[in-house]
Amino acid sequence: MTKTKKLTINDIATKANVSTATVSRYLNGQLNQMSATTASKLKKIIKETAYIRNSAAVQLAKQKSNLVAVVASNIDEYFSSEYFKGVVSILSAQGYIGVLFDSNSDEITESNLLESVYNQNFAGLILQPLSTQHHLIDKFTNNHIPVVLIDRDIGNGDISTVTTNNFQVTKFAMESFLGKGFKKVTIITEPVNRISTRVERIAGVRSVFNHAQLIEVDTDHLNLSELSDDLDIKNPTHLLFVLKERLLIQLLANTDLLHEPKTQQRLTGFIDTNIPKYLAPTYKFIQQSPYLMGATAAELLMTQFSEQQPTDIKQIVIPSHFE
Amino acid sequence: MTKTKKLTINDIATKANVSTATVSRYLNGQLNQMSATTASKLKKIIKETAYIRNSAAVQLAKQKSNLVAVVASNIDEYFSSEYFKGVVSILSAQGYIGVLFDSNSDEITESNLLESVYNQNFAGLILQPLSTQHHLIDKFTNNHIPVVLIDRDIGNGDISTVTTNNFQVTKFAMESFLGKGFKKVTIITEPVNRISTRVERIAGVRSVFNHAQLIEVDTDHLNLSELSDDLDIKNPTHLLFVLKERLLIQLLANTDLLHEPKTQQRLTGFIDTNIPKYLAPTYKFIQQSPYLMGATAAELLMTQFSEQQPTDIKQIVIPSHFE
DNA sequence: TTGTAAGCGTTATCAT
DNA sequence: ATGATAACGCTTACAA
Repeated sequence: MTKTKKLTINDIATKANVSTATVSRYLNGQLNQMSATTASKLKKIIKETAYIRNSAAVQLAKQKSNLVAVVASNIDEYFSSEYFKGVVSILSAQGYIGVLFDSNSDEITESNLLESVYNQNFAGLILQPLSTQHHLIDKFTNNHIPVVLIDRDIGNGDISTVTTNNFQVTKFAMESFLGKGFKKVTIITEPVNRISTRVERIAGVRSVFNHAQLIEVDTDHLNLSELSDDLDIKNPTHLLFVLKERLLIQLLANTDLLHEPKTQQRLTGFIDTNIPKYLAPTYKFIQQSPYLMGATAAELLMTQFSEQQPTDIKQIVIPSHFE
Repeated sequence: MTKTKKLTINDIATKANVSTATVSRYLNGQLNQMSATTASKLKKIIKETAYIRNSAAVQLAKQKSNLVAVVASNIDEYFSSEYFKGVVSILSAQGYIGVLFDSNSDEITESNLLESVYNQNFAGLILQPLSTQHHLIDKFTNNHIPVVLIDRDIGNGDISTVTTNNFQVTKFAMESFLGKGFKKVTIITEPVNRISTRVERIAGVRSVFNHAQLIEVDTDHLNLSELSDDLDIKNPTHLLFVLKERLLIQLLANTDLLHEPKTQQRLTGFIDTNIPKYLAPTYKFIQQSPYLMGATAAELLMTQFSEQQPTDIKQIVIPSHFE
């Protein structure tokens, strides 16, 4: 309950009988620029007084912020929180702080959020884009704020991107089902819009089953009975391919669908958690590596911090697995 | 592609032929302290130049940060991301930024995180505590950094807290099952330790079924067959009460358990998402209101910001519902 | 190895 | 209604 008045670097300097410059050097790890005795004296005093720097002052003097904005398209998805953890793991090791924002699957919200993020002096931006509008991002890049896109591409070669092999892994899975005798595929997804991940996955399906039909639904208002005609459950050579885990779980929960044929998997898709595995332990699904994707995006961002020239743009693909 | 050199308040002042003081007043909304013409001139110039304040300088001058740390016990839980959204909804309306940290269900991590958060000059802390150690928090309160606990209590009356009615709602649910003829209850949970939510829920069960047995398991390594003796499925008057959604889903996925009796619900617990509802549409579960809890915690924090005296400590309970 | 002092961009007090 | 200017706490040449 010691009443603590805010300590400054000056107080420390006085106590140690050195100048503020020396204290500052110590705080910034320039130990080679001072005697061992000075260093240990400072170490002791700083520990005793529990002094901490005023980070606003540090940032003002150093002319750089240590805040990185991470704008997720929808935090409710486990995918988002998982790649956020990957981002943070890299950032915090370098003294940066990751700040999570949620576009909530809404382009208007995303636009407002980016505007507000821009106004808050962040050092960098990691964005899982909803809109394909380049100009939302231009503001950042024009002002030399590094940007990395994650999960989705917006067809702008000027920006570093971390995605997964949506097309390839889907194609691979489809070939496996083709080999098992499946003749027909129905893709179930939220509205495709121009979301690159969805477009690529659909292309992956159609590269094998070129007449695969597409059903767009709304996760929150899914009505299974309405769909039942399209689902065509009785046909044992008909595969359902679901692009979103929540949707997949709802279908898996329909035990008729899950257990009638018993012998053959007739339902698969992209998953984020192991909940689908609880429901169907023998099934194979497509799993991404969101944590790794986040960590990679953060690393890409860090390299851009250390560069003078805003070059070195990279497009990295983190593979997903069908298993 | 305009090459933008960082604009300062000085540049704006020069362009407008006024002093920096006037610009600063404008930026801070003191419009009554200047002529309408000056104000509109500034408005125009600021818009044209897309000038934004350097927030480090603002914070240094105003002597306050706009960052609030939100330390969740485990981001993987939907509960956490949901209350975080509630927190952010309130904070951002007041110009504060919520920063999410993850203790990852580990007390050591929590302790390190709090230390690091403390060193980063946050304006406030919203904590879902893992440890019941008061001293981790004392550092903050001693330095007049407001703290609000969420979800869990650590038995410290000096700190504002937002929790739910764990005991009451559990008791209510149990009475309902008692009325339906259940004779025996088994509680399935992760290790209780001293986590207040778990303790209270168990007490709620035992206030009705005083001999309810307790099974502590590890979510990640749940082995259903090992448990089967304890689960005692064949007994139609035996209720399973599960404290954690992920665990509940695993049990619900066991279709024998779910569908054998068909007529009567034999499994319930606390849920965070509507996935259990997909799996068992007719079942009743206990649902919390994490978003509201987060928003409430943030409001509590804000009141502490505006106070001089660190009094006005409140313990708020947001009820959960069995339905 | 250490010190001096001029910034960093904004706010807020005191004048006018 | 507006301006001049001293803080705010730290970093970093430049000196010594």
